[in-house]
Amino acid sequence: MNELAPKYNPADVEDKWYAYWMEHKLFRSVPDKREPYTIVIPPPNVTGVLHMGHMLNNTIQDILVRRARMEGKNALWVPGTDHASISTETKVIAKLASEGIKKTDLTREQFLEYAWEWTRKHGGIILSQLRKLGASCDWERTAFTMDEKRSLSVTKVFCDLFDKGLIYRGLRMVNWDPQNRTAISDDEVFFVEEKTKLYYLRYYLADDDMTGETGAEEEVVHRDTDGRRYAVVATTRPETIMGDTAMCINPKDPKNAWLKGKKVIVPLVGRVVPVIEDRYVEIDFGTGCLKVTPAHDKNDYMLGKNHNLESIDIFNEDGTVSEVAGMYVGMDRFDVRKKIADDLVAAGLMEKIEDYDNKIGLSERTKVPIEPRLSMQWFIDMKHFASIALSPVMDDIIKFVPEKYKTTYRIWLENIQDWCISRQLWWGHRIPAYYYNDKNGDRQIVVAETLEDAVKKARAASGIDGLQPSDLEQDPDALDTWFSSWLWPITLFNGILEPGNEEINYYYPTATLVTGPDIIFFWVARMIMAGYEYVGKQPFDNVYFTGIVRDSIGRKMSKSLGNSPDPLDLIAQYGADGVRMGLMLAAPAGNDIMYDDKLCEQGRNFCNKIWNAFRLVKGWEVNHDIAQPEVAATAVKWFKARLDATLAEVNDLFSKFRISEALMAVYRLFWDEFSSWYLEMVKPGYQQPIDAKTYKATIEYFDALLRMLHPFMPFITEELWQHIAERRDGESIMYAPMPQPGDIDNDITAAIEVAKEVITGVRAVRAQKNIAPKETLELRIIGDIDATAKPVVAKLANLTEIIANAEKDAAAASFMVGTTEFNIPLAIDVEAEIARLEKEIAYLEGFKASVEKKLSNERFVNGAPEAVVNNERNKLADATSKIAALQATLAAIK
RNA sequence: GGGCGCUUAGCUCAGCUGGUUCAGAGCAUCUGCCUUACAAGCAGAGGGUCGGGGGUUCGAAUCCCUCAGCGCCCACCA
Repeated sequence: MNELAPKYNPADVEDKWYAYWMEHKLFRSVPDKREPYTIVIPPPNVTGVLHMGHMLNNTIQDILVRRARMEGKNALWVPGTDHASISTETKVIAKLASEGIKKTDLTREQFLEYAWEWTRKHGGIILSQLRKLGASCDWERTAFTMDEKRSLSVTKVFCDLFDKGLIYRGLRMVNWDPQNRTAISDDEVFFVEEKTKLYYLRYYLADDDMTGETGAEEEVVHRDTDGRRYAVVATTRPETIMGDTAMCINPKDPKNAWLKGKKVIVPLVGRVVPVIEDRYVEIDFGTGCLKVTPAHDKNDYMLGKNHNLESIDIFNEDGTVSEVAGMYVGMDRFDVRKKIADDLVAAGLMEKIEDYDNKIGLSERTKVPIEPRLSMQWFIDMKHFASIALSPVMDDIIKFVPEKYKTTYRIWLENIQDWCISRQLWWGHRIPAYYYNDKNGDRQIVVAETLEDAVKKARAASGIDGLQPSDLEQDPDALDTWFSSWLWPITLFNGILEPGNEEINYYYPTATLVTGPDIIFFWVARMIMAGYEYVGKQPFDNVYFTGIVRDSIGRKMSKSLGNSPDPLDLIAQYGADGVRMGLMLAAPAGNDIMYDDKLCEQGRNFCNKIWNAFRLVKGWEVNHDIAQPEVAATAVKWFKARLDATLAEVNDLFSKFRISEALMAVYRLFWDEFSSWYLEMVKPGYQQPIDAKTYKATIEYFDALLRMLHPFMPFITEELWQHIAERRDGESIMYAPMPQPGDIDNDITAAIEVAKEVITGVRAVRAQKNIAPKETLELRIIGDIDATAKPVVAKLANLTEIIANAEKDAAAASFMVGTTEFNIPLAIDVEAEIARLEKEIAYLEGFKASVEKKLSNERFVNGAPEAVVNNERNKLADATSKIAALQATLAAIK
């Protein structure tokens, strides 16, 4: 009867429409008179591949952008990728290693050539995958954090901040990743629980005169069999003893008071170190004695500074023991731990070893335990930035969704640490700092955007006019990846190199940032800082935090668990629209989503429902000569009310970023109200034509529904829209205005709600009595219902006749809607009917009793608002009349 | 150790400025239907004392306290 397949086949349409959209540049945006709506993509790693997290994140962005576009805004979604310094460099090193090439054998230039080659080869895969999802990005604007504009911007900002005194270079305790041989920021360290050992080491007293305790009772003095005294230190890291330069006790610790002012001997090493006192030491932890290794522990470093201790760095960059240590040289730090423990035991210097649950810091990227290490690094002074970034979020100039992340954000800013921005890597933006020797041969530093500028600055500063470029040496370090990311919303519109240009003025601030809460500090907070510093305005008005995509039993999706489906496989299986819908069904903002293929199945099923509803409507033959049936006129009027109500609801939900609920509202409108009720109401008899008026209304409704669905399901809606709308080449549903709600007709809604209940009542009777839907019935109303509802009831319940104000027939099947009783003349099972009625009456009696109790409570009647009390009175009246009706029926049957 | 959040039907969640959206939605389940749009469907049905306990109130899923369990973030107990 018509040429459309009985099932929707996404593969037939998706690529076709994406190509059409591209061909007509429908995602393209340039500044114009319209209100802008801008989203910048959180740039995925350039060499990454699409995972479920990206799917969720980008589906949300696409929904927002497409909706804005249909609301008449100039919608722009800017795509791009991130160079991902550490991650990419790690991958390239691994690739080279597999070819037998070591990074250390290459020059910087050679290595970068390999890295670029790798980037060109794998770069952009993820962007092409996004097209499969239907992402409506303006691809002409595709950016890369290391392309020319972005790189020049990074350099300019570095120089600017340096000149402002907000960037400094200093010797600090940093988190050292011995595998990648680079410093990383505090935020790139994560902690894991590990079962380790707590080693108790003997530190003998130096120059022991075997006397001299203070004599206090609480004092704990250890003596060996020879009577020599020693202190016991508990440590998890015996391998660092070569770096010990003190032992520390709490000045208020009575049990160790005898150690005050003494010197102790570092076990095995033999170094004599002082006992210092500091309140930092916990009296009750271990023995209350702490070994101090200023070069390899943050706190010890702090102690060292306060007590002027020597700092001995005993490790090399790769975590092996250095020459300085004098022992175990060249061994790996963890091998040394085992070895040194054995040696301590052998030397009789190990008091005991206990099991211990320790938290150790790992590098986020390499998963290798970080080594606190003193080194020269570049930092940004964050106090300044924290002060400008807090209030916009707290005052909702930048709105966080969900709001709970405001607290997280505030606490982080209030405890902010300076940001270590230098990385000992090659892949990234090289730090624009240059070193040269001044007249005295002292090392000096200049920071400049170019080598030429650096030479000029160096000449001016040093007074050496003959200084040549070759006399300057650029800092070898690269910048933290996030140093380019934090400028992303600005650099995409060239707002650093060309402040105040047309694009930055038009598109910035962007509308909404969609990202995960895991990078709230790395990225979101820092973009806010950079936004205010460089544009003077917030980078975005809203931040929508997505959840983490988990599997159906709540585990994080990961490669190693193998529980992460390939998004492209899913698209092939369920269609892009089906997958998009599946993800959105379970994705309230900020909640993790429990992903299950069933969700995509539901999405696919919905596509099929839409498809088939369309097939039905498309198959109708229109006859302009027949009048519109009463039932159809009612249906048209009623659905308008439902549509208006849902449009209003969806608008409200979107304003609160409750996107999954908005989708569910449209889903129900389409499936329940439109397909199950409206289409059944207006559907002509088999092979009968439909009147023109109803047909026109139906097409209009279908059009409205497709528009409502388009942001969620772009492909199927575009495919069907071509059949519904008169479309010229180059036009698209994506520019069709989103329908807006009109005044909602509540009367018709109420009338049809009653009709639906009556129809359901009749159908239930059919189900109970095994009466086929085809078989016609007669309905008698003991009373009456709204006249507009009757034709609807007659058609959908397949009735020959509806008789109002009928006599109650005890022998008929009956049901109630509200307080009205309905009879269907049928032979009934008397026993079962009596039982049913009695059960119903018993329930109502109970209900009535509870309401009566409430109403007889004076404090309720006096205390509660009148409306509430009246409502209770109505409930009582309803229950009373229902009971009366049921009892009359019961009596008649008996 | 500190902070934030969660616990409502088998599952995923909404409702939480107390009372007509008050116990809801989708999925799943059960029963009957291959009824010419759709079995990836149609029609009907069942299912929760809103984590436990206590309090405030005429009235609590909703407010307060407390306990239990779960999750996340931050933190320098070696």
